[in-house]
Amino acid sequence: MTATETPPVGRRERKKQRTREALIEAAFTLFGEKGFDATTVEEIADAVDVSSRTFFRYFASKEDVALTFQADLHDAVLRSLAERPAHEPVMTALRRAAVGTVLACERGELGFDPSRFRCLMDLVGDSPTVLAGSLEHAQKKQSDLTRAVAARMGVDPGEDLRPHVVAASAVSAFQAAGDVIRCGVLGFGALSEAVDAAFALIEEGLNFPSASGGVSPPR
Amino acid sequence: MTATETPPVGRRERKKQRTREALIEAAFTLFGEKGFDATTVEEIADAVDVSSRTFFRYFASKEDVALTFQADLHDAVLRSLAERPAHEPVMTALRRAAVGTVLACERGELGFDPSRFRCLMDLVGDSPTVLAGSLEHAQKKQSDLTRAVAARMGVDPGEDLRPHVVAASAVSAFQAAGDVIRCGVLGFGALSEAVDAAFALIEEGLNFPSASGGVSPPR
DNA sequence: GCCAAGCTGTCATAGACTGACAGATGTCGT
DNA sequence: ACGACATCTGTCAGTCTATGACAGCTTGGC
Repeated sequence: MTATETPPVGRRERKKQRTREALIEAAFTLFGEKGFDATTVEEIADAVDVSSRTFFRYFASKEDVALTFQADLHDAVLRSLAERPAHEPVMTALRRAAVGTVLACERGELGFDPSRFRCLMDLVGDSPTVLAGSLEHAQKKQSDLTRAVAARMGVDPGEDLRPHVVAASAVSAFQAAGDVIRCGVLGFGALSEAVDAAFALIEEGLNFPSASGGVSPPR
Repeated sequence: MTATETPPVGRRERKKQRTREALIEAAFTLFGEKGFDATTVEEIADAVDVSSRTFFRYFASKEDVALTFQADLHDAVLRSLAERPAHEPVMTALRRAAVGTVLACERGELGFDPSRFRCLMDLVGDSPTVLAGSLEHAQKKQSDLTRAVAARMGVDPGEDLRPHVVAASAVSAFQAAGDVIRCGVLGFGALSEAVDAAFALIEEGLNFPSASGGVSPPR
């Protein structure tokens, strides 16, 4: 969260919120300077002038502070999905929700900070620890997504395989897009474009032939 | 790998292999008894009568020992994919390679130990740490898969988004299948069946309508 | 049998994370 | 304003994962 203006009632709540935000800010700054692994929890805590014990009262782990942003992003996608018109096929609705959210993120809308977004992408790309945490978190969120998709399809996720596959594929579209951006290849300038293209491919079905055109069978 | 009968040349090599296998065996036993987190590296090492320092000379981390099996499985899928006839569409080839490998695993063929396979699935389901490691490892292997798929399609993974999406979708089929099995729902008795069904759905394209009134699931 | 190379154990260390306790600070009723 | 209470925080002590350094033992080649 970067700017949610829900004024907490008491001074204590406000202070807590400030401390939390300061810790995130300091963490991202240090991660950007020295990298994730080279940054210690103590350094982050010192930068905000709290004890490292206190850090762990705000975040369950060092990864956790890096993934707050990703958590917000996922929530935004879920919220956006709920607002898509009911006549859209599930995969289309998912694609528009995902692309819209990523676009908003890139443009700094909805209270998202684009520079922090970029920093997160670098962290995920550079640090295996953060990558693992990111995937784990995505996996957890995937079950929420499965339920949302099942509800939209009007089926029971306990009896139908399809919502599971749809949710998993949506997540994999994100992964493939991130993959492509990280490799720096192709003409995709922004993540939103790559996400859109990946979703489109999945929607259409992945019936690609092996060894393009009329290649003579070797053997 | 559980039983690869390639006798290493020297006694030293054989001893190393035995130590490694013993560590895996002890680890899986302890994980099964006490769970992943409650088992310490020292306990595993003690069970084989080596120092914990030695443990880390065989495995990079505690997760690593749990994921050796998964690594073997992934390698087997890649090898199986290479052997699929060239006329099969990529996704079909991938599906048959995946299902065939999982089936072999469930039947205890190819040197795979079914009980260890089950233990791994439980570990992944129960311990977030192992889950994160498993996903991270899968992500790494996904880039290998992307290259293999690109080669099979005869395209450059640096210019074409499709192999990335295909590989990511294949991995997501596995995830969805594991998801479904772990939830214990549906009529899928074994992972291989769920994997097959998930691949089939993706191949056909995920064009499902949203909550249309009175449509019943096919099959 | 000897020597170099490779394994292993021991010691020391850093860093992530947790439980327990005491002191500081905010909140609320009166 | 003042005291009772809840909550937050720092300090301390401790566990566990993981790594570097060094010394001693085992193995393989000669």
